[in-house]
Amino acid sequence: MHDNGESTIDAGLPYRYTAALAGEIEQRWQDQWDVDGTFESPNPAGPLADPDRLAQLGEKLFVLDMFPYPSGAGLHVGHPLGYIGTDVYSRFKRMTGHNVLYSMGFDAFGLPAEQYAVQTGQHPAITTDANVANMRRQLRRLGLSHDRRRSISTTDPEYYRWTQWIFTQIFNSWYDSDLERARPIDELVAEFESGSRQVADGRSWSSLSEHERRNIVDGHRLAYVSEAPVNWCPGLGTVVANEEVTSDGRSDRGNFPVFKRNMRQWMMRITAYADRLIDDLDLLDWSDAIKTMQRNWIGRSHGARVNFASPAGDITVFTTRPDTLFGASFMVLAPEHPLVASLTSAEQSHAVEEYIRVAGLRSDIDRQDETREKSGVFTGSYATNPLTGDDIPVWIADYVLIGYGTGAIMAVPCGDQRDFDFARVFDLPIPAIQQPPAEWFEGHAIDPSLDTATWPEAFVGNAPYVNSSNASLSLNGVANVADGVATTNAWLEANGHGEATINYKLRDWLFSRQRYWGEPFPVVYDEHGSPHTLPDELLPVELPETDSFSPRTFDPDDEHSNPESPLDRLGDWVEVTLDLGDGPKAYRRDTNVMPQWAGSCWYEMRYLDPTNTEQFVHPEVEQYWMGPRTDLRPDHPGGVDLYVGGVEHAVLHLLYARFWHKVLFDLGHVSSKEPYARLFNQGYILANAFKDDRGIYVDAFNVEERDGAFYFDGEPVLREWGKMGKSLKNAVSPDEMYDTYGADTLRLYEMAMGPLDASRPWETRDVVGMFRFLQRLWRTMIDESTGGCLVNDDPADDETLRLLHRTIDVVRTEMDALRFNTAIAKLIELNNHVTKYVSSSGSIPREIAEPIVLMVAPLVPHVAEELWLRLGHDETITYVPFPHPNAALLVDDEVEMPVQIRGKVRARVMVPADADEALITSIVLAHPAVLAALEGADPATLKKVIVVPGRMVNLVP
RNA sequence: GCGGGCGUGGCGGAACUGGCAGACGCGCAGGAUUUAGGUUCCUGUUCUUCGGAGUGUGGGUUCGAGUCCCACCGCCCGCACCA
Repeated sequence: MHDNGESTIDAGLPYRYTAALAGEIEQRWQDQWDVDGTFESPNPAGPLADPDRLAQLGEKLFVLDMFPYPSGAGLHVGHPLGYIGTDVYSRFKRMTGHNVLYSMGFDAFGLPAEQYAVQTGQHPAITTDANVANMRRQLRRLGLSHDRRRSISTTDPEYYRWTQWIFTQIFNSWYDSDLERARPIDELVAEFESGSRQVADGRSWSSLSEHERRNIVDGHRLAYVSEAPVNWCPGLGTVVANEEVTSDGRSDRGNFPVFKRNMRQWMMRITAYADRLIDDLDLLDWSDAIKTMQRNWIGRSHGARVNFASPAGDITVFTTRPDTLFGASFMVLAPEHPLVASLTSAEQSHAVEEYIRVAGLRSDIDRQDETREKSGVFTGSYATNPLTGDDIPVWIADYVLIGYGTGAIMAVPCGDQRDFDFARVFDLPIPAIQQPPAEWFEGHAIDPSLDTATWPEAFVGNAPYVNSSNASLSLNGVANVADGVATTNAWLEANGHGEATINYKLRDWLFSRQRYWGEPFPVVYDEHGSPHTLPDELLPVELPETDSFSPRTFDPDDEHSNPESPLDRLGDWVEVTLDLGDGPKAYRRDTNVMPQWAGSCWYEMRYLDPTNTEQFVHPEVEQYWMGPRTDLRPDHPGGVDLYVGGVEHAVLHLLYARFWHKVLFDLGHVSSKEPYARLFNQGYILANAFKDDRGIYVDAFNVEERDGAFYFDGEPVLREWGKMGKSLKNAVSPDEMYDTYGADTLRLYEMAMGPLDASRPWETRDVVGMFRFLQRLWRTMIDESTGGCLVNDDPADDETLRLLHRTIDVVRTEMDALRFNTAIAKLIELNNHVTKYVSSSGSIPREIAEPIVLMVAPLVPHVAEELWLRLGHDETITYVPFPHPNAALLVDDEVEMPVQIRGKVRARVMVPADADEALITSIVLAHPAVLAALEGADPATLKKVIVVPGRMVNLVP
């Protein structure tokens, strides 16, 4: 272990910046900040209102970290990377005149907390509280400038009261697709009653029973109960959302198998918002990568729905290429398609049943293996191609998915590779309907021909149509797909065979979980089984106390097990008598809990007004912190000014939270239409992990390196990269860093090791570099043997002053752009210069020392506060204005210009900084070093002289 | 397969709209302090046969390319029979 110069104290330097001194300074200032409430930011209204203070501060800025989950293992040094970034930024912005809202709460409900509780036998409330307390301690020790009054936990009934309230708002709303927004459900009922809106099946509203009306209304709600295929995960004992299932058909948490099952569950009608969730991405300052992920997940595709007549009734397909209908030579249904049974002929029934049975056995990952040869079975029935009038065979095959589109396709083998492959395997006809260009044939080394038997693959793209006409429609001669699609769609609609439509991959959000540790639903069921939300005054519905919080889990592969919610067992809690307006009646509580994502769908707004007992957030407060910044740009959607977090929530939290926010916006509860205006994806801290020859991870801290190879206990081990964590046995705790160097050094190292958005490997041995920097910084201002301050009021020399102001200029720019690594490099350079100055003169001019302390303050706030104090100030450095560069000192009289000959630097010449091209040319061409470099070539006969003032000169002889 | 990103010293990484490649830090080497080691400080540190060469490879545009264009190789991420 390091001893950090403990002996240097013995050697007579009691005031050196050591880990011990750093620790003392840091904890003293952390206490002081708490006592003074240094980071408390004022609101314009509500319980935290302080209009006077607000008026003193400048423009508002809301900086947010992604809601952390309080893990039982405590933090490792990888966790706070983003937090340090937001803290440095927040502190910088306070010094540049902003009212910064910066806090942190805990997303403490959820599966891991419950699993941890089950493991330890402790109630999740107890373990969660302990974990939150430990995390608060570790974060406080980092010196994060959070407004502690605004810290929240999703598990606090005062918080989830509002989560439940928002649920009731969503439940009591419907989506008006004409107005393209959510509206209160009462307005829908009123429209039905007045007759301005018709019931879908044409019956009159007044003829319906109360129960029938109720079902119709419930079918419009944005939160609704439905019997639908869901993801059942026996290993977790709960259902999970589509977004929580990995591409290999397993659960995101725990990696258990997930099975598709029909079950009655709560759903959120996120699909109603599909278009706005895609379109409003354009308003967001997010990375293209994340936007693309959301677009892909929502999966909007434009096409047509087409009906094919069959003996079992119309088979509806979705296609993005209605223009290729003339080439549809067969149809394929998913094995699970509801019409399969009635389409199957007697002769084919055995084969079809067998195929369905085998397809059902196959796992999703198996079915998705593209390299597998196409399989399928003929049903024995034929459908009619509405354009050609031909009877075409109907097959079933597992390459058609029941969950996408209509679960049925028209197969156009000449224009779709999958259909082409299928047709080849089963020897089905492949009529050509486009004339591929000559290059396509050349590319495949075949002669141009419409005989598809010669084609190696389907042709996809723009090309003139052939064989594409009937009595009333002809595409022949049309040369591009867009025109073909438009013409065909018009024909389909005019002739009643289909219509243009938009299809989405996005499904509604499965919202209930059969667990204990989550928000209870504020819902009871009446004697008909209809759900009712509880009125506001009955919120929160508190999670009932119980010792049997453990959910029933099953053999992970037991597909036919059934979920059992822990709350189901609490009969006294479930059966309840309430007066919901019709007098006291018996109701049954909903025994599901909400998914972990519920609490994080709106938490940023509770930071704004955490103690408001009347509203989830005061409208004026929301408007102040999150309202649209139309002063910045006219289409600004509002929301958090800077949101920092990892990419892993691209289609989970970030999609759900946008959806909830839009509902709240539609209902008039918030002024912003998006929750997060700007998103910054931080990288991860990676660490070496080592595996022995059994493939088991070994303690990374006891691995020795010899000659480029690695050994554990004398045995060779293999090195690999991984995210830091307990499972890889490579986690470094921040506590170790606090003890060895102090929090300021840790902060500085994490910010200096690379750009914030890049992942980078942790190297404990590199940390010392930043510690040395702080030690040198301290030494330039504090006498290490006496503790005296070395600052004097003499003027600084010109060189140092110029370097200082160039540094200020760069550091301001870099910090504003979150490029802390380069800001730190400039500060080190400046300090290295000052160090030499101080070691020769024994003192430092105040006009140099103070700006340096101010510039490092956002990065290393504790040592900066301490130096600021020792420089004679008695106010916190937090709100002292960040230095401005003196423009006059940024320009030099003379600059060195490189002189290139044919692009290679051959000489350097000093020229006046404001010299124009002609002057530079004359100086350069007369300079002896240049003449020497020209090796006798005559300056007057140069082919080319390029002069970029202030940059370089390039000569071409 | 489709989409996106990235390849710079022994290592992490700098290099603004094309204009001095390798800032800053680690490590390493030498030196100072020290009984010694460690700590701390100072100097040096891309490679080199000392001519030069050099930003994954090959080509191109340009007076000039890490930066722009084309092809390829490698790594990472997302999606994946999405009709």
